[in-house]
Amino acid sequence: MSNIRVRFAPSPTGGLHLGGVRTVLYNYLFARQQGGSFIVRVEDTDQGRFVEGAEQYIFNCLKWCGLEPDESVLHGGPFAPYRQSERKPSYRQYADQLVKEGHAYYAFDTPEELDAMRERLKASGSGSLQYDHHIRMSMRNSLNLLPEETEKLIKDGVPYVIRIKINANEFVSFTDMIRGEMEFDTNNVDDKVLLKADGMPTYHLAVVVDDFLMQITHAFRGEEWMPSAPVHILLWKFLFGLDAMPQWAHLPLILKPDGNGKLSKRDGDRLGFPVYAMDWTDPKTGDLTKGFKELGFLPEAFINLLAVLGWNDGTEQELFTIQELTDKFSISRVHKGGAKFDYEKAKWFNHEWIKKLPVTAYLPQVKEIFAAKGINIDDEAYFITVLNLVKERCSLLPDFYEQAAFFFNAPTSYDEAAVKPKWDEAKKDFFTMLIRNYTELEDWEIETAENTCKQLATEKNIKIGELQMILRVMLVGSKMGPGVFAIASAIGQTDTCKRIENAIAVFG
RNA sequence: GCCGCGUUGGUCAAGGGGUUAAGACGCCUCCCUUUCACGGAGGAAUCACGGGUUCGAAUCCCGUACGUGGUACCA
Repeated sequence: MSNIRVRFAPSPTGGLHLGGVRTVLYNYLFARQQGGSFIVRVEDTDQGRFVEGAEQYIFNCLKWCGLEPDESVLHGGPFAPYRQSERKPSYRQYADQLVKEGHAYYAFDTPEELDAMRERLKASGSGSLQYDHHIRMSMRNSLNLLPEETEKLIKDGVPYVIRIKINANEFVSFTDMIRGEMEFDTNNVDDKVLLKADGMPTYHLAVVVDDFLMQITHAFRGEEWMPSAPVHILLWKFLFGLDAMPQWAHLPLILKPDGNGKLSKRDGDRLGFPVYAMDWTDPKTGDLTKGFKELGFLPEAFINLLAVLGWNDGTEQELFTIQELTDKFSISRVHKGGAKFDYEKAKWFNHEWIKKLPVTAYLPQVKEIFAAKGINIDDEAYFITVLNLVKERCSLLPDFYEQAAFFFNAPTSYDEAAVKPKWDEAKKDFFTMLIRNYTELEDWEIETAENTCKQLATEKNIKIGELQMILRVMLVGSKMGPGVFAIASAIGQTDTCKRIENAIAVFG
């Protein structure tokens, strides 16, 4: 194993979003390709946003996707704990070190004071509402207070935060693996809080400290993090040195299909498609949000469609196995621009994977769908032949029920509009005769069923095409499904005859 | 407002100085099948706009527009 180490750092606040899974995927592919390690670190530093069950849910999603971490809360590892709330004691010293070295300071401003400050700035027509070098000398912090005043406030238990001190008139730059050289003017960067009043680190301190402690070599994250990148770079510089810093890659966003903007759960609800990997029930409201898995997506397809949303290998290939992806993936071919999510294409991917995979790969799930509809499968071999017969007309797993239910239940109603115009005494005669002929057959293959029918048609001088359509409706109830004789062969000799008989009775 | 990032067909996208500007999804027409699907054959973009640079620009530069992200003691 190489010493390449990447990490996915979700915050357990709710369902796992498409974009999150894609970030996991890119991390995973990169790690596997480089022979490195894939770590999942839970970023639960905001106690106010903690959601019961969200963490376990995230791991369930990863498992379904087949993107198992090498190290995590669940998988353990040499850098445990992997939950930031449990690492709380380790952050403080770094914040203290920064204060001691003059790169950070104590700030005692209350939320009300901060609001007032922003109001003041807004009123004065200032272009920036940030807590930065412009205004920090007018706030209540250790830069502005006498050392003994600061000490007293701390001793008195007045709540405070530690903020990074960003110097004016400097440039911070780094190379992004996707976007190339990036440069930031520190005049536009604010004095971000590093340690909150409750003693927990903010994301900014925690990522840097943990990425260092966990020896992360490459850090992939969504592009919404780009504006705070200079803070992280500076932290690295102050704390651990730029040489130890991971390489950054800021991934493009996944956008909503209509209009613009970041794709959110709401868009899925509104437009009728899933956004989360798996079903998510909000423990507070009890609201259920449907997931890709439950709607009948195959993990292979889900991974595939996510991989090519913002990346391609430069060829025309669109269908990739996870192995092919790990072989071919390259961060440098990831797009800079966001991509709108297209549910139609997502379904196409699933359709392709349903066709591509052996039906046994998803047979258990389909079986469950049938069971839920009251059809219990006891003959698995038969089920397999049925699934193979209809797989190319199924985009989502539940489609199998619509496409194959008639293999298990004789039709109870018929598309009479299609049959009526063609139904007459001669046809009735024909099918009555057909039952007799079928009953006499010794073997029951597709060919024998077909030849017997055609032979009789020739004898009776009726066009086979018309007959086939009627036979289909007799067996299926409507004009759908695979070849008629394939159906007849599958449902069996006696059942075929019985269904024809029933239909004749209905058609009159 | 300020700062950053982005912009090739409805969507995903290849292409990065000279191409008839690939391919896929979706849509439409046709063939196959007296069903549907699969599979074929075809149809629809001059590359956001405006200036440059150049013999030549979708490709390089500068503006503008639009979009989007950030601007929290959230991640």
